[in-house]
Amino acid sequence: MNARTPSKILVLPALYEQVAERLRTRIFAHELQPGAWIDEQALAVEYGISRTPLREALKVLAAEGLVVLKPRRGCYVTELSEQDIDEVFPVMAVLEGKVAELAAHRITSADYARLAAIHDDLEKHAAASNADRFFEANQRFHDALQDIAGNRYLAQLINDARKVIKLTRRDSLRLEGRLKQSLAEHRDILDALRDKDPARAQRSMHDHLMSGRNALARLAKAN
Amino acid sequence: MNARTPSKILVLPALYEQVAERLRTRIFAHELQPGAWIDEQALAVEYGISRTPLREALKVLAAEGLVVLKPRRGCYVTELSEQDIDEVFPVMAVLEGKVAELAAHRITSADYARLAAIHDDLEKHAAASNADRFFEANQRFHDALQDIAGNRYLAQLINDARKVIKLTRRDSLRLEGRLKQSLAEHRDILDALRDKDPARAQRSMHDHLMSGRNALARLAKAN
DNA sequence: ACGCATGATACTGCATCCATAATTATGAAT
DNA sequence: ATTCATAATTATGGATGCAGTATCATGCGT
Repeated sequence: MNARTPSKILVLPALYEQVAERLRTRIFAHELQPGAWIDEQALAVEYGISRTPLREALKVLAAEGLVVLKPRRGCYVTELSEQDIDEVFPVMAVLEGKVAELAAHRITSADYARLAAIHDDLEKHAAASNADRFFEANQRFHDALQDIAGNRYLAQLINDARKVIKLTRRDSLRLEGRLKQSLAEHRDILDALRDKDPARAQRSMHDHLMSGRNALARLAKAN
Repeated sequence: MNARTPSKILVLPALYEQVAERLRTRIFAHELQPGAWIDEQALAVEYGISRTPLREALKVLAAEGLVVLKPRRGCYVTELSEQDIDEVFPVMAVLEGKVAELAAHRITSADYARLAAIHDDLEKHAAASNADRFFEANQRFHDALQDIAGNRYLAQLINDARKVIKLTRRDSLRLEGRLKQSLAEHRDILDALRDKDPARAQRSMHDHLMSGRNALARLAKAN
């Protein structure tokens, strides 16, 4: 059921998986922009492979929602409408909220120490107004929480949703004051976890995500 | 972003999609049992197609979690462990709960009438102890609610989760007394919707799903 | 008799090839 | 000049072929 298989370390990933990963990277880097047509032949030549594994990779990306396959008309990078974003974020908020709730139930003092260390990093990067490093530490925080929550299916859905959100070119962390605000929200979540208060952890995390969506909306207006 | 394209009615689905659908049907019918190896060649011959579209279909099913692809070792129907079920149901409960919450916000009297009609069907089939028809009406109830909630991304995740759950051979509705219990839970949800009480709708739906998981667990013990 | 090595078989994964549909370019007619 | 029809080009979707690897069977050695 889950992707991680112990023996997988030895077996190198199938070519179509490698290709999918390379394409994901290019899509997230917005080198392949939303709406852009994906030229199978050109990519096959560039990667030095045939179209077969490339097409299989595109099927995978389509399932993830990163591209859309138009029958007989080719493959295009997904364009997120404002409505799409308004649909994804509430779902993301609910899922991440559940993660926080589960984590609050299961968290140990060692887990808390790990999270607190990551939070220290967040504080440092926020103080330095380094959005990139803040983003990276933020990711680690949420990943660590998923580990503690211990629900792989939930984690998978969240990671898929995150991929979709990444299609947006906008980065809310760059918004004036958002870094500090995000930090304060993380503080809230952390405190709820310290107190092992699932309901509060759930609520804090949910609101944190919706706050992120609002920041994104403000950013859209600013542009 | 979403799969439904208006023009899709004219364009017949790609072959790999048709194949994926046929395979889904066979998997849900447990004709292809969990753990069973999927013989690409044999299926290609049976369907009168080449292995290429078949392999593409398997990639799609793998993304849905219905099969697992073991590199160089072929494709197998997913086996759900008890732990897997324990991970999927809480997520399902949270997602369906969100649907109920959103629906309670947006529901109109016409919507409510539609739901009430479906609930009447549920009552009829419960009285007749007809689990099959109850199941079908139950599906309609949840689908209608998704429509009212109006979040396609949410609906998609739920439908994917439903597919995964369908891998289980067990049917909780066949459990003694479960039909009546399920009906009562639906009654609760419906009342919350009538009162346009999002919090209560959310809670009722969440508990309804977890109650379904418990029924499944009782069924497992009975066997 | 049992375990291990070696060879045969079969399947997966990728490349190549071909048919068909879509798009673009060209030309004719109004 | 613009629009429509038609032809040429190009890209997608599917079929076929082939190389590499995993599995299974057979036989040898202990």
